[in-house]
Amino acid sequence: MDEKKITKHCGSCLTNLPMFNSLTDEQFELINQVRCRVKFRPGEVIFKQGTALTHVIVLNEGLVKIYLEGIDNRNLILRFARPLTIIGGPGVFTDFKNHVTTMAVEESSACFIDVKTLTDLVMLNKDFAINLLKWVNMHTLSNYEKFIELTQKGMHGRIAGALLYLHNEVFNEKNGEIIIKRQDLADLTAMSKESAIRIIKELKDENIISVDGNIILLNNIESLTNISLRG
Amino acid sequence: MDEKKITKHCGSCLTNLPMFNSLTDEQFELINQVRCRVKFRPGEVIFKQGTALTHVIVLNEGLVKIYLEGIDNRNLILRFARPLTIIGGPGVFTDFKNHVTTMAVEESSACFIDVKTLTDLVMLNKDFAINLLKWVNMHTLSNYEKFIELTQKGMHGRIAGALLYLHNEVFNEKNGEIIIKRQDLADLTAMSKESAIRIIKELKDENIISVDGNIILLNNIESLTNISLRG
DNA sequence: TCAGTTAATTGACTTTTATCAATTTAAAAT
DNA sequence: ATTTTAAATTGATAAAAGTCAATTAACTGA
Repeated sequence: MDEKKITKHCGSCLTNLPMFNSLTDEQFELINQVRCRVKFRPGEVIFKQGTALTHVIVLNEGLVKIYLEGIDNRNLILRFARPLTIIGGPGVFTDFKNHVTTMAVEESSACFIDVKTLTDLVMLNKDFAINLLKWVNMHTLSNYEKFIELTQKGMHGRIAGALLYLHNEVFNEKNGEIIIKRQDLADLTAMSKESAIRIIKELKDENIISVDGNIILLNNIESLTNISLRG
Repeated sequence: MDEKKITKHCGSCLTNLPMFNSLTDEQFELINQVRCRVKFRPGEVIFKQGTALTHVIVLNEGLVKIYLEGIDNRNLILRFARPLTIIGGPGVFTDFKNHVTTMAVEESSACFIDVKTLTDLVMLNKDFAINLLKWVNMHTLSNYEKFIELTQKGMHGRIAGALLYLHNEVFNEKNGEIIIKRQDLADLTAMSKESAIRIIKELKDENIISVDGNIILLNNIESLTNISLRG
């Protein structure tokens, strides 16, 4: 490795990350020296629930899903993540275990940063500490919304909500396409695959969405919003 | 107020809090000067979801419930809290709004600390920052368990899990009594009050628990554990 | 291209859970 | 003690959601 001199850039990765804005060149160099970039193909596990949490990643390219492995092989997808975000988990600073599984959905690449370095940065840089607290609390906010979504809405509302989430926060593409497997949609909304299929079909029959295999287009966002709100 | 000189103790409150162990006398004094103790009667709201988050509290005495106000006046209880814990919320460091409601269940008292002081302490003391991150992540861990609990277990499993939670983590009393309203039990397990009542009755009929009004005794913890695990 | 595997679909059926309405009981206030 | 109010209970019913089994379609690797 003769890139020890590279500062504030490695590919398009770390510099663009708001989280790291507060770091000095010297502090940034700490990350730069330990980081280690790896590629993953769709379906490959990046972090496995239950294993030791030794690193966090900054996702560079691709798309990953972050999910809880629950009872009887049922999964609950907490969220999808796109570049450029830090992906760690609540094991950081606590028991240093992975409490979620992170899996590549599209071909992805990520830089690994060991938690020791992350801890050092929190100790060295007050603003980074606050940013990290902010980051964690923002996720807690999302989790709170998800609690209501999953426990107080019927299946139609949950699917509508999930589609809007995917459209607005995961697949921000010009063509508006969402690409997702039925099972993932079920895991995202805590229902059976068959139920997810049936509701997708209903929405398609009502022309609220268009479906072509795993590609979904939202034709009527207003209607979906209403369904999502009604529950 | 002529208690500016009091350091490291105010009642039994702040010194006993592991979170504050890392503070220097000087830093502790910052809290001590701004804190402000208030009593609450059962049913009184301490923080109301939707309002500005200007303070966090350290609970001194009593019992509070922390819940999300969801759809159609339905609440979801996230957790109960006993002394001596900090109660804030994910609005700290983000949008500084309350995203949960905190209500006294028993007569309670709490010291208010403004978020500015809390922020100063994070900036002043690295260990306090790490402790706070740890605290927040521990709650995320609990939330993850709750996701599985609520989305992958049937009503019997949820009630059993809730009773074990109340027994082990909320009412650690020698007599083993749990005191809770049916509605709160329903709000804790995301089901209707009627369903909660029916399951409590079943458990009573099978002698797994004893019930006298709002007082519940766990007669067979092993059995409850099995029910909780089975889902 | 073809076999082999995985994902998606569908219908029938069962189970789970909520809702509604009517009482009954318990708790608080005067 | 008595009125008033809130909480708990019960049964009947409907709605929601899962399961199972059988196909069909789509995708993958020789």
